Parts: sequence; structure tokens; C-alpha cells
Amino acid sequence: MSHEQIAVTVDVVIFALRDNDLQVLLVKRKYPPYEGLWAIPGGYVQADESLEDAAARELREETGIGVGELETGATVPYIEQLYTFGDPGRDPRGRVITIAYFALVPAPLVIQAGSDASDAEWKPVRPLPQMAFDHARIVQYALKRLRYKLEYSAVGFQLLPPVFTLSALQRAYETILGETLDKRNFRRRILQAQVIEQTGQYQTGEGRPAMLYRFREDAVAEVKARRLFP
Amino acid sequence: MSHEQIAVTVDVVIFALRDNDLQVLLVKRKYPPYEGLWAIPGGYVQADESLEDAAARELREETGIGVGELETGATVPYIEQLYTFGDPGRDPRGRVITIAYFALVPAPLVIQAGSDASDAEWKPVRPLPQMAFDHARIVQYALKRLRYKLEYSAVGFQLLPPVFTLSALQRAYETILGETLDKRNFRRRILQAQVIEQTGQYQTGEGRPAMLYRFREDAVAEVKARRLFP
DNA sequence: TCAAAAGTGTTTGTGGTACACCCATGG
DNA sequence: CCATGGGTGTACCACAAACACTTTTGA
Repeated sequence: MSHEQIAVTVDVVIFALRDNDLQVLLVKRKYPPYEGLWAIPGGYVQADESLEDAAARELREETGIGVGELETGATVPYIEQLYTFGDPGRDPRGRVITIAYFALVPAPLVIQAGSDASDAEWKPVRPLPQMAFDHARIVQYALKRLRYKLEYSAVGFQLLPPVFTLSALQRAYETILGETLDKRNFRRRILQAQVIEQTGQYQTGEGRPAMLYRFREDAVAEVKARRLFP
Repeated sequence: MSHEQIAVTVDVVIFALRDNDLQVLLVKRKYPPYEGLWAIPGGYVQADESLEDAAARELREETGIGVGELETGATVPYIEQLYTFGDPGRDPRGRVITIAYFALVPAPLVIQAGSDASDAEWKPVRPLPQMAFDHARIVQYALKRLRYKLEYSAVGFQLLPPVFTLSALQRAYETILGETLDKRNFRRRILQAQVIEQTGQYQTGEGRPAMLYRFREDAVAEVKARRLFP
């Protein structure tokens, strides 16, 4: 039957903050089709692994970061299913559908991609380099989802090291959203939300030392949307 | 290779408001596995059709309703990709992943399911009957998404006939959300949102005649979420 | 003592929520 | 004239947004 021909892959859009910029981990294609263009890391789903396992495996293969689970059920680093892309013709070699995931990895934990086994490199999301298949569309979709989630949940912390200053957190939000935020309002809101707590440590450097904070794992990190109807 | 064994299906969770109740269209399984239990309508993705086309085909086969596209890019009736389920073992016959969609169909347009070719029936979402495979989980996930979308977008209109009274609209929202809403606040908010307009017609019946409204297709039917950070 | 970054409050406006009565029609 | 459902306004409170100066340190 015709449906048996379909190949199933998992692709993972991996974001990190590097050099004060939102970057995505891409691999350069060595063979046709699209030789020399950039692609999202991915691979075939094996017969005995779940989609989530396949996505976690891809993430580990490219970054060296293993996926763990917290008591809350959330994963570290953050990974979630994004969308499934399956247009006929999206791969010239045959019918391939891909379940796309997106992942957020904390900057300092990132194993330097491209150093040895992997040929992956971090690339800024804008401008995005020329990409293979429909992968530009997938990255754009992931970016849209990231910005959206940033507004009503606390995923932003997943891109920061375990302890961070409020200024670093604000810079992270400004980098991803592409807009500047008011310092006083930002600090008031995030402290009110009770999603972070002081560590008691300070970070020194240029200027006045800054309090270091950590994310509270037990925090209820969702905000109610303003409902269209009461 | 092991990845060639994977079969790909599309399942569609079809919601409608019937008998003042939120109902879902299910088919009774005639053969093992799970013979006699209820399942979401679905089928294999054909080699030459997109996932959206496959979902639209399933919807049409079960309800007789064709999927069209508006100038805005939105579809009528409403259909969107929900999630992809692919755990090994979710189908005892082999590795099958399913891309689940959910659809909202307007009550009066519904072709009576179960009347001829189809063996589908409308079932209330609560209590949900005993279901085959992981389909109970899929319906629960679709319901969660529907409730969530209802709060910040205008998908609710997709479940109503082309013209409707404000009371009918409010009943629809109350049915889906499972809570009662204040009439004055509901009316003020929905009129302020400018997503509906008067038709000039009235519906008569018991009690005072009610103004009939229609949905404004050009309406911006999304509400900004209250952002966690300013 | 200067540069650089951290930290801190108040005011004003908008929108959410709670709440009770009169109106128009058909029987 | 009465039962049934349709339709209307206001007062209070909480939160979002705009806005500028002082503090602490290292060089």
C-alpha cells in the first residue's frame, strides 16, 4: 500500500543565547540534495523508540546534553514538540514527514559544537543562513513559538545558567523579543511572580555588584491569559 | 532499515455542539484490536497528499463537510493540527504514529453521522466512552486545547450557525468551559471586541425576540495575552 | 573622583468583576 | 396579565505603563 513508503524523522531546533544573540544549532549538508546548505539536526525515528526519545537522542548527539526529568514532569533542558511537517515534495528523495521539536539549552553548558564528532555550528537566527528543505520555515515557526511562550510562561530561564543576575535575565528577554523593556517594571513583575529567588551571592565586575538569583523549580510558571470572554 | 516499518496515520477529533452539549464524532470498531470500543476517525496518509489534505479528507468522509479556505487563510470549518502521538506500542499491530488534528463544525451543518455509509456517532465528551488505543488521551488533549483557545481567540464561533443570538453564543461558551458567565460582562466584552455584528434580523420564539448576529470574518480574533514580563 | 552598572517608588489610566432590574413578546 | 427569555449601567479594585534619580563598586 502507498502509505508504507513514508519515512519518519525527528528534527530538533536547538536555541541558545550566545554573544548576546539568539542562536540556533545547524549542520552543514555534505551531500546532495541541498549540499552545502544548512539544516536542522535530525534523523530517523527508530522502531523501538518514542518520538520524545528520538528528539532527546538528537539533542544529545549534537550538544552532549542529556535530557532529564524534574519532579514536576518538566524536562531539563527544555524540549517540546513543535509541529509535524509532511508536505509531499518537501524532500526530493521521497516522502518524508518530520516531527519537529524545539529545545532551549543554557548557554554555559553548551558543549562546543563543531569541535570534534559533530559538524554542527551555532548560527544567529537573524539573518538565518540559506537552508535546506523546508527548514527555514521550521526555524521561523520555532522562533514564533518561543516568543509566544516567553510572554506567558517562564521558559526564558532555560536559556540562562543556573544562577544569573536580573540584568542578564532582562537582556535575555530583550534579545529574544527584539525590544527593550523598562527595568523597574521588569524587576517588579518578575519578583512579584515569585519564579526566582535570591541566592545570597553577588556577582562582581564593572560597576556595582549584582545579586545572583536562581529559578524556583516549584514555581507555577504560567500566567493566566487575558481572556477574550470573562 | 528499521525506520521503514513505521506507518503514518491522521486522526481527527471532530467537535460539535449538539443538545446543549459538547460532543465528539467517534466510530465503533468492528474488528480487533479493541473491537467494540470507540475510536477517533482516521486513516493512513496517502503517498501524494499533504497531512492537511489527509485530515480534510477524513473530516469530509465522516461528516460530508468539505474544507474551504477564507481570504484570511483561515479554514472553514475550523481545523488545525493538534499533536503527533507516536509511542511504540500504542497500536498492538505494529509501529504506527498518528498526526492528530482537531476540527470544529457548526451544529446545523452537520450531516447526520451514522445514517448511511459511515458508522460514526456523536458522543458527549463527558463522560467519554471507553476508547481504543490511546484515543482517550488524544480527545482529552484536544479538549484542553479547545478550552485554551476559546479563552484568547474567537474559535467559538466555528461551532455556531452563521447567525446566532448572544444568548446562544454565551450558552456555547458555558457548555465548553463548564462554568457560568455573567450576562452583562459577556455581552460588553464581546461587543467591545468587535468580532460580531448585528444582522438586523430578529429571532422570535418564547419570550422577547433576540437580535441575530453574525461573525465578522475580517475581525482580528486574537487577544493579547497578559504577558508575564512587560 | 569618575565611569559603569545596580537598584529603587509613585502616579495615572485601563480593564476586570460584581451586581439587579426593566423590556418585549406569545400564550 | 403572566411567563419567558432579552437587554441594559455603574462602582470598585487590581494591575499595567510611564517615568529619573541614588547607590555601590573598581579603576
